[in-house]
Order: sequence, then structure tokens, then C-alpha cells
Amino acid sequence: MLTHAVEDYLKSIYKLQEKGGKVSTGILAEYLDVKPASATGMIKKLKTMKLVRYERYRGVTLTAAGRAIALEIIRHHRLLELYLFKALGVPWDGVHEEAEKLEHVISEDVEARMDEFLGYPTADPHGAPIPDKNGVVTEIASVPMTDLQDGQSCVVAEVSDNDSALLRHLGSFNLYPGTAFRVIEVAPFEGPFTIDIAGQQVVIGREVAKHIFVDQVQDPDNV
Amino acid sequence: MLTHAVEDYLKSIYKLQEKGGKVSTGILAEYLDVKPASATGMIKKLKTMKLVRYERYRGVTLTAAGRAIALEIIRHHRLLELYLFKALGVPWDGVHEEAEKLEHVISEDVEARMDEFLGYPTADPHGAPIPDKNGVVTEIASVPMTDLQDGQSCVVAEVSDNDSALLRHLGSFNLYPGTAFRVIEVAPFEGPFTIDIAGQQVVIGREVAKHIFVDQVQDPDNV
DNA sequence: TATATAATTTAGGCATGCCTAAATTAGTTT
DNA sequence: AAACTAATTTAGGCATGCCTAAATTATATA
Repeated sequence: MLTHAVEDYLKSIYKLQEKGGKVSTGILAEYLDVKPASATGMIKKLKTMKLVRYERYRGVTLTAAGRAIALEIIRHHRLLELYLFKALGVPWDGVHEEAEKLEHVISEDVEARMDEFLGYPTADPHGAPIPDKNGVVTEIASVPMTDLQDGQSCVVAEVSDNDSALLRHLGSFNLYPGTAFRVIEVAPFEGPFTIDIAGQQVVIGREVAKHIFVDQVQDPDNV
Repeated sequence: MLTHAVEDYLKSIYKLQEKGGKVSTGILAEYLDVKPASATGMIKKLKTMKLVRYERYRGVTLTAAGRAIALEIIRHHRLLELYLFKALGVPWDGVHEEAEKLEHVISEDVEARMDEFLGYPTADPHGAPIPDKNGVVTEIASVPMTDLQDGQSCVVAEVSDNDSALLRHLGSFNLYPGTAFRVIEVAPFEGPFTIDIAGQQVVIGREVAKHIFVDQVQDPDNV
């Protein structure tokens, strides 16, 4: 059996690898809130288990076996998030933390039952894709909200899931995956975004916007 | 935070204490499938945490604080069992093992939501009482099936939850908590029980009967 | 190219929680 | 009461996974 720590490291390497290829010890350690020396130790262990490729000072990447495990854990996590949200009404800013603990202990059987209950969903409450049983992930093409221009309209595709306060903030003006909005104004000099959500005018700071990803971007009608 | 091991020890001490007062190191070790030396070590740790009373060679008992934690874990366990059974359809011979892992990581919030979903139940799928939020357990007065005599009828109150094969066996002839049956014959010399469940005649061995507890015992009408 | 800086690794430690083997204590038998 | 047996405790070890501090390596700068 794999330890929780092994699973967490693999999951983290997977996520960091997504945006940037090889993962450095330091980045990994920071992501896991652990000292770099500790990460080095675990990376070596993972290498002997053939779950990662690694050369000292050269960063780490997952092997096929490591990737398969990472995706399995991510699947657990996202299905759990959605289940907690839909079946038990856990608020969306709380599901991440909860799933973080449950993902390591849930059985394949219970997972399959939750999957069935949910109707074989493809995205979690934050819009992140749920890998299927075979580890196939269907990424949704989306762009950071920070790329948007005056007048453009779009639909929220995904938001970062790990900052509970941020999620509460977004929830307070109904900014969920699937929510459509239109950019009224982008203030100059890296300023905030003023947007229109279902008639409500809302101001979104740059730091917040970085955590929001959108798709179905359309230019203004009145051009 | 308490470790899983601490929680498991407290829970086990509670259960063993129920039937027999002071708990010896050896019994506890056997129950937890651990060597007596390991149990000694943990018991000492629990003593420094003021969760147990202990004198060497004299056995161990829970303090009020230790008992409170034990009951909280047992509540988690039994609510989880019932939730898995009712909400996700996990077969009753599988819920124990599953709950054994989940009980250590479930939050109070999620537990409260499951409790509400289930309508504040008082017994798990095996008939064991679910302690309330304040740690109050309402024991059901029941007797071992092995005490029954020819002709007596009764209702199943509770069955042991830790032997999955036994539970499948009982399930195969619908012997669940709440099921009524009548003893047709008790074979002499510690022999098996022949019983009538809803018109079906079934033979139950002594070893199995030890794990079944019944109430509402009534003597034969035709006396 | 030599040196400064930043990243990484090595070395040594600590807490958990388990183990085995040896020593001790309690309880029973003669 | 002495001796034996069974239960328990002590002593010493091991794996996991984290830590700090010191040494090393890579990389950027002068």
C-alpha cells in the first residue's frame, strides 16, 4: 500500500508538471509546505519505487506508473468534492479541505457508487476536470480572466480550489463555473476588472482574477 | 490532533471495558492485532495524555476524557456505516471495513450533515447504538441467541459487525436487526438452532448464534 | 574565468508506532 | 515457601517522514 505522503507527492508533482515540465525540488517543497531537504528524501524514495524519473539538481517528472497513481488520487479528490457538494450540501469553499483527507482512504467501490450517484460527472464544483477510471483527463480549453478586454463576455470555466476565503468571496456574487459575465471596464495600469454578472455590477481585483479561468469569450456586439 | 493509533486504542479499550471492567494489556493487544509490548508503549503514552488510568500489571481503564473521545470515534464509525449503507448502497458486510478508515478523517460538519440526512438515527446497520453528539449511548437490552429455548420467538436486536463472511451468511437468509424469528428446535449437546424466519426454515450453528443478540423474547403460545 | 548567490543535497536528529528478545512480576501449584 | 508458568514490561531496533544545519553543485555576474 502507498502511504498518504507518497500519494500527496505524486499528486503535487503531477499538478506542477502540468504547467512547466520538470519540477524542481524547491517548487515541490514549497507547494507541499515542506522543507526542500524533506522533498529530496521523498523524491529518492519515489525513484526507488519507479514512480518518478529523477537526477539530482535536475528536477523530477512522473513515470507512467506514477502518473497513473496521481490521476487516481485526483479522481478521488474531485469526485469527493462534487459528492460532498451535491449529496451533503457542503459549501463549495469547504469541499477541498474535506476531500484532501478523504481521498486517501476512500475505496474504489465507494468511489464507483458516488460516481454513479452523480451521473458520471466530468467536472468538480470548481470546474476542474475529473479523470475517468482509466486516467483519461479531458482538459477544457480556458483562458485566465486577466486576458480579457473591455466589453468581452464569457463563461466561468474553472476557479482555483485551494483558497477557501477566495471561494467564499466569489460565491458572494455568484461567480461559479457556468456563470456568464461581461467585462464592463478594465482599469488601466494593471487595475481591477469591473464586470456585469446577471445585471449586477461587481469589481474584481487583479489578484482574484488570476484565479479565474473562462471560456466562450466573445467580443462586444456593438463593434 | 490525535493520531489514528490513539483513537483506535481508545475505541478498543472502551469496547473491551464494556464487557469486563479493567482491560489487560494482552487482551487489548490481541484485539488490536498488535504485540503486547506495543500495547504497553501506547498505554503509557495515553496515560501521560490523561486519557487512561493505568498501573503496571494492573490493566487499564478510560478516564472521562478518554471515554469522550472513544465515544466520538464510535459515533463517527456507526453513522458512517449507516450512511454508506443507506445513501450509497454499500452492502452491510462491507460497511465496517470502510467506516474503519473513514472514522478518523471525517469532519464534525460532514458528520452532522450525514446525521441530518439519515434523520438522526439511533442504531447502525448491525443494530449497534449510535452515541449522540454529547456521547450519550442508549444501550438496547438484548440477550444472546444462545440463551433461547425451543419454541421461543424474538426479534434480532444486534449482530457482531466485524466478520464480513458471517454478515454475508446472515444476510443470505435475511437475518438483519428487526427481523423476527421463532426457534423450532435447539438440538441437544450444544447443538445448532433450527429457526423459522418468515416461513423459511433455517439452521444456525452455535458459533454463529453467539454473534446474534435478540430482544422481545416471547414464550410459545401453545403452552 | 573567478566569484557570488541561489538551489539542492547530505548528515544527523526527532516523534510515531510498530517489532523481537530478554528481564521482570504476578499468580498458581506443589 | 519454593518453583514454575503466564503475563507484562523493558530494552533495543526499524521504517516513515518530517526537521535543522552544513556541505555541495549549478548558475549568474563581474
